[in-house]
Amino acid sequence: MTQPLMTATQRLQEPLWQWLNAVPAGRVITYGQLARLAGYPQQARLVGRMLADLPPDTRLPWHRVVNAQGRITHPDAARQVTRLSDEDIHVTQGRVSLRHYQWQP
DNA sequence: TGTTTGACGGACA
DNA sequence: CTGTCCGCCAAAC
Repeated sequence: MTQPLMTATQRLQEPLWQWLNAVPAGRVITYGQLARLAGYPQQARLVGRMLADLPPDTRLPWHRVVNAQGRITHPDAARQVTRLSDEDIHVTQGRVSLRHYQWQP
């Protein structure tokens, strides 16, 4: 009954939510980093898609996810920047310094 | 069924 | 630094 034919996206979900939930306040993580940690390297795009499907009232720290260049690529950048600022993460020109804020498990 | 799109990433000019 | 190209894969056309 367990479906042997699950899509990568479906199998990516569980570990993805766990790793995302592990990112502490005041730190950020990249899409590709989450994909690798979840066991699906090269699947950064799927991570983005899954985050996009999260319910608006989710408790997961989706705002701590930026791209590999530290840029904010979320559709509602303003909302994300606000949340990052609330955690004392400095955002300039739509971008954060991975050098200073990237989380390393 | 073929093509385009997207909260991406890395290599390269 | 910027822009282009290609790999990646599921959803939307």
